[in-house]
Amino acid sequence: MSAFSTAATGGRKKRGEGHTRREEILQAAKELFLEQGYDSTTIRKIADRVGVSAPALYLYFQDKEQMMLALCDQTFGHLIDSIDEIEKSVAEPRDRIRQFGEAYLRFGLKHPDEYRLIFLGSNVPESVRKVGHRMPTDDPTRPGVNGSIVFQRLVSVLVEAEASGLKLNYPADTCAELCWMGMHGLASALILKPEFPWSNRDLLINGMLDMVLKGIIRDT
Amino acid sequence: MSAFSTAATGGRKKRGEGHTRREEILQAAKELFLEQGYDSTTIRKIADRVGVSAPALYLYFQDKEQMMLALCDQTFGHLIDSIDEIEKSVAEPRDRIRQFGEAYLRFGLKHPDEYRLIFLGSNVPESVRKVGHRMPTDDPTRPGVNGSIVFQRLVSVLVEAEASGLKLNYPADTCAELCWMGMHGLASALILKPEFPWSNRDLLINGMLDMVLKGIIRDT
DNA sequence: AAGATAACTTATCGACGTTAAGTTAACGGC
DNA sequence: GCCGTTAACTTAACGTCGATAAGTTATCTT
Repeated sequence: MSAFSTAATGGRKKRGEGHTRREEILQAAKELFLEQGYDSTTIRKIADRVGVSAPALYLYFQDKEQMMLALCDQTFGHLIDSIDEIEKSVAEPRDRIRQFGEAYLRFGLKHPDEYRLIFLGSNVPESVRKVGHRMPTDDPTRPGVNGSIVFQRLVSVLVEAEASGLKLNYPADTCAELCWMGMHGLASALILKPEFPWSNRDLLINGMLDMVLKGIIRDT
Repeated sequence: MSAFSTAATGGRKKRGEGHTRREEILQAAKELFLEQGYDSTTIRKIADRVGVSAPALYLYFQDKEQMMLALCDQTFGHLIDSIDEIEKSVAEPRDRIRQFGEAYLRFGLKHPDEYRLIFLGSNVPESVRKVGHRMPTDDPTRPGVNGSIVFQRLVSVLVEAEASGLKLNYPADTCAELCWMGMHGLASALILKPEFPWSNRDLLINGMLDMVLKGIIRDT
């Protein structure tokens, strides 16, 4: 009697249904990565949870790293969704920028383990850690590019804000970089050290958002 | 004929000179960690470079992790030194804070690999990644506490600045946290992605310093 | 019924961190 | 000068890891 999981379905798949096995593997891998981290999640543990032998995973993934990359893309897809929502519903440039930062932070706080795995590199290979800030020129067909799309969106928001009359202290791309650096610093600190005696969590969040906006938007 | 290194010294140590072997191991481990990262640096590679067998390392270190922690403390010692220098030579509060941030950044850019290993967790165990932001209450006698001392110093600088009349937007500890978050965001971005088409490196550095100071120091 | 082949398993590889147990060489005391 | 003690090592081995090779089973097509 093996471990229960939403991923396990029992016996051998019928022909042409291998893709469902692939999804089961991803589900089990995600559970284990979040429960135990990257290193402790072994190929054999994933296989056990799915209910197949370890080498069976290599029918669906090139290696362990590709499983992680697939999960990263999946998770970042959710962040991109909430960004879309903001762009639709918020028009005022300042609010957009602030809510964009808030969405990024909310995403991090809502998925702390994924964020840790992706941005804080909990023992993941270098290629996985780069998913969150991949170069724009990278091949968009390979897995792990959703992370860079998020940054591109921030640049777009700032460019549009500038076009609609907002004065920035620096070029839009510089401002986007400064904004991301600040929000990432905040998110990583709160996530990595939830037990740290932070002075005041809400004060930090609003302080950082104020700091970023003050830093990139010209005083009027 | 084994690989050359500043660490290798040839034959067996005389009695009572085991501590020199310990330093050779640290030197070799540092070289290899920086050249190849944590995971790729195996016990056997370190031992080869030193010129001893792999188990010999366990005479001087409990495990691989303790080697890394010892190196972290050593490296952070250098940052603490430069902080001391600033506190001695710079009196004006604003300058002190700015130079403190600059020193942190300079440290990161000068030792990008150490910074990566310590703060960006290049596959190091969790305990090592925590060295850079360990809780103040942790046992100060165990290895890996130098990192937290740096943060304590920043708080002190801000408290003294406040005492000497500077007005802060938030309590000193909150300001210290915001400052660290910003500088860490900057450092990690520049270090982790040196090949990224950053808009302008100097602009980013000065932009972040301005942003942080504007964010924590009340307008006059 | 008979291939063809998707979906698997068993066996195995080399490398890893680490431990156990044995060996060698340098020293103080006689 | 030899001797016991013990610091400073070595060789051998264990269990686990990610990954591969080669063989097996079951489902589908014809």
